[in-house]
Amino acid sequence: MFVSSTVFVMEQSKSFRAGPLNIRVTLPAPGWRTGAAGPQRERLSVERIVDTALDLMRSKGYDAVSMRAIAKALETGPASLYAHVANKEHLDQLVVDRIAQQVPIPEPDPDRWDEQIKQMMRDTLAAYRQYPGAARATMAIIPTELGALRSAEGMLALCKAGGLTDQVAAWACDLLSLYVGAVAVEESIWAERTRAAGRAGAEVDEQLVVDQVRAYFESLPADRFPLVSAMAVAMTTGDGEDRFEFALSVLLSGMRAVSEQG
Amino acid sequence: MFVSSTVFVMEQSKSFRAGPLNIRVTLPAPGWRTGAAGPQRERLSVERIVDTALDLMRSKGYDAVSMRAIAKALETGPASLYAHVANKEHLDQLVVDRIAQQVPIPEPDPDRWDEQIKQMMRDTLAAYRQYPGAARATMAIIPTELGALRSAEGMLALCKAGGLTDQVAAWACDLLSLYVGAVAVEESIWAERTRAAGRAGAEVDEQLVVDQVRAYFESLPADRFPLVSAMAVAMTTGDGEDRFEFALSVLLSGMRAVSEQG
DNA sequence: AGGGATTGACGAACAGTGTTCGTGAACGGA
DNA sequence: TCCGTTCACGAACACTGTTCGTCAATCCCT
Repeated sequence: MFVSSTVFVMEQSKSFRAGPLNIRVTLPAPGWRTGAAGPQRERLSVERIVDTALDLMRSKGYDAVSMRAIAKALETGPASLYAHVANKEHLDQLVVDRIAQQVPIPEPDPDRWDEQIKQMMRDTLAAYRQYPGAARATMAIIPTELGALRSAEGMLALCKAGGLTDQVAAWACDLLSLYVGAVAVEESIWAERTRAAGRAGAEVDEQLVVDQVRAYFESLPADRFPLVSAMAVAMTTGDGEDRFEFALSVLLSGMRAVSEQG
Repeated sequence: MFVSSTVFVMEQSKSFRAGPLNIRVTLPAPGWRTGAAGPQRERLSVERIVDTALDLMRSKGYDAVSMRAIAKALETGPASLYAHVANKEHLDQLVVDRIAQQVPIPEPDPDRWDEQIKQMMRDTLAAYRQYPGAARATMAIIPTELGALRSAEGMLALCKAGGLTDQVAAWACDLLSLYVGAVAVEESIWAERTRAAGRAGAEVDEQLVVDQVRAYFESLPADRFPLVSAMAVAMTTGDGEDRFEFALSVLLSGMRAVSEQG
């Protein structure tokens, strides 16, 4: 499935980095060699590169995905990749965009638009979780690629179904995607640590870490940190899911409130 | 000014990495050599290392802060740093914590607690902005160092002044610091790109980029992206400040709402 | 005061990283 | 059939974080 379409091409194929800020858009796939049998080795393409990057990421984590590792998996050298991808940053954006395409876009229902937005957020987080570390590339993206545009369009539709102002809807989409990206990044860093600790030997008991932190908070001197020590339990209660759901409630309540009060 | 205090020491100094997840706490400064005149070259210390890291970061950006660069600025080799700092990740945490110590903690006033929280968030963002890229290390921190604890304590105090539930207050602090960290990271990535573009020649006109993106959104096919193309103006309106203020309003309205409805 | 042990400093090296250059071969169009 | 474009790729460059082994300076103890 080709991502390319002349509609999305702002810059011409000769130069990946036309704009001063390197805002990149997917290139048209190399048009020639449409039919006929392939050569001995299957041709390299953006799709194949992104595919193997995703595979590696899913099985070995973000840090294992280097240009060399991708090239090796494709049985070639790292230099070959640069004919199809501008650089690693560009590849990361393509990877993220491909992931974004996985999340389903619901048909807006004015009666439960907020629940639908929450579900989209949950789905997005779930998609990121499949590829630990990919989210690190999300945060600096202006949605110009297909996947991000699709998400933005879906989110905007839900916001409008909820009767939000245009301005609130637009900024809220920004805020929501920034937040879900941040959560994914945070989780991926912890996952990476657990992975590293696992490689180094000792198993990691998550509950044990939580208990340790709680005990530490409680042990703090009450004269300097009265609240942290007193609220140690509240601060260490709940797993990632609980906190995520809490944040979703806060964000959606807030969006409604701000939209109403203008 | 020493950060160390036996209160904060969970692990003993012999090993930086005791816990399976490498949750590190500042070590007690080397106690020996309390008085007497120094040798020819001033002794290395955690403080001096963090100081030069901050200097480098402020003047040349995060990517310029490598162990080698820090060592060079201190007129020594990279290996010398590892006697005082476990690794780069640890150093990053110390740097972030030092930055966090710069933000002022207000005296809680129940009449304007929400405005006080907003101000703390603004101050935190401003502090991060001084050191582009430092925020990249924030996101995976459990507040166990002095600076982070101080912030958490201040935030909790303001939340309690606003009458929030313990649970809401605790989770909200988490959410708020995650968000402000995410904004700082996002900005730093853009700043890095601008920096890189500047190094490569062409000046970057921010307004021009915005105009370009807006034009691109408007040019999208209305049958596939009706909302994005129609709301192009709303989506590209407002600078970072406007969006940040919007997010603060959303977050605080949401916190109030969630706390009231239980 | 002298000797031994501790400990910070540090040069060199290792295993990686992203990226570029120049060569060589395969292919489509004329 | 030949030309010129286009992709593949080996080698190398300039980095990165980190570790090892050594050296000299310092403190403590006798």
